[in-house]
Amino acid sequence: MSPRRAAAVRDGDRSLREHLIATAERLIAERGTGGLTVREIARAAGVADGVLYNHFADKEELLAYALHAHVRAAEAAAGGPPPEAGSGTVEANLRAYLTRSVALHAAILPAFAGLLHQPAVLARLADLPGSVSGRQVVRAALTDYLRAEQRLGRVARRARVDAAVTLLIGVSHDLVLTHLLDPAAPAPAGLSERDVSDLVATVWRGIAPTGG
Amino acid sequence: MSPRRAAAVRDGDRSLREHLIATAERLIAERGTGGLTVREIARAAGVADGVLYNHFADKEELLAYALHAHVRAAEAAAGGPPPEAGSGTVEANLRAYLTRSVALHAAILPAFAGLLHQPAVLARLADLPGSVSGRQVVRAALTDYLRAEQRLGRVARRARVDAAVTLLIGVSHDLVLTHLLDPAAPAPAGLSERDVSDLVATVWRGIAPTGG
DNA sequence: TGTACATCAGTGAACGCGCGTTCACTGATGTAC
DNA sequence: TGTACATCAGTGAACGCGCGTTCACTGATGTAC
Repeated sequence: MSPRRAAAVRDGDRSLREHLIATAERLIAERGTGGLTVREIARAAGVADGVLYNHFADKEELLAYALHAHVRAAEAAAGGPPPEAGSGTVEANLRAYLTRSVALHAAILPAFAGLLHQPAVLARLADLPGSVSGRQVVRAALTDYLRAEQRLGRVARRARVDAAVTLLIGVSHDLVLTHLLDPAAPAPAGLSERDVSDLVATVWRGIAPTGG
Repeated sequence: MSPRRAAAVRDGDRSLREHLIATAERLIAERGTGGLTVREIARAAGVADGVLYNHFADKEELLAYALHAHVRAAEAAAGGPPPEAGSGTVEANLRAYLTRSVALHAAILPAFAGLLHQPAVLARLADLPGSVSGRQVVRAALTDYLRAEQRLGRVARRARVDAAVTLLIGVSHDLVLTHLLDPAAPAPAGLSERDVSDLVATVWRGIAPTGG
């Protein structure tokens, strides 16, 4: 009861299902989901066109799993654990959060951009066990961090934490979208330390304790 | 030398070319560019499928003109002229700019989202005479405004104007994208006055003159 | 003024193509004897 | 141990569909006489 395996996975311990998800994930990372076809995925995976239907209900299900893996990988690639409240200075910590956020959005947004008018895939992604959007994770982490600093007295009690978070996350969207809409514009990865400092300094002045 | 006109424009003074652009513009405003077909446009316009090729080189050219019109209309709908430097208070003026920016992005971004992996249409749009991206217009206007206030001494000389502009424009991207990716999230139009106040107050504290 | 003809924008069926998906067939492996 | 058979994941040609685009034809209008 062990029929032949596909040539592409014959020498590994990875199932064909995992191989297909990993291949789709790589293609999504390289070029986003826009215009990605099942033939392209199959050819890149080195398997027959139709075999994916032995492992997934349809293309959308495969894409949902691949997107899930891509988001997870992007989170891991964004670096180690974010700064903890109370450590270093708040301003330096915010710079670290902003840098991480930009990197994460640069990896994730192009992948989601091709699905904006295919809500079915996004819905399937949301239904995956342990699913996360990546964006929500960043927002929640930054909000938790600033609230903790607020409790420590390192952020003004009257500061609008939600507003500050929206401003900082918005920067990531701005940079990535601008580059997507006009490839001649600077890439998000090209955000200089000077730019990060200026952005964070402006927000920091808006939420720092009075006289701090 | 006046062959028959299409039934759809027989009783108006609008050319078929203008009628097609206006129809495509309306469809883009209603549902964005994603999945929009030439048959859908022709049916909505009440003309034959093939007639658009008498007036445009191809679908992309029609879409470029329709997008151009859509951006222009969105700019017009965003309201009258923005506040001038020196009038009212800077904070109130920034609230007006932010509200306009969110409205404009809510109208424009869904239209562009469907074209992110079709750079050819975006390139054609950029080649149109008098073309504007809408986004650049908002950014330039806000930057000019803040620099003018800075010269008037109503914004700190050391304030990072470019950073403040990126923060405020980024908010629009954040709101619109979040809603596009998760229709259950609040619509950009639902941004409350309280939210606007909090966001602007945070940025304003970051760029206000010392002791102002 | 009336009639035959030329013009050409508009029409819509049809084309070629690429897509997601299906399914009759292949062949490597495990089992029966 | 050796041979015939059953299993079923993998294969890839083929299907149906919708897309952008084409082109032979239509018919309302202007012109010639």
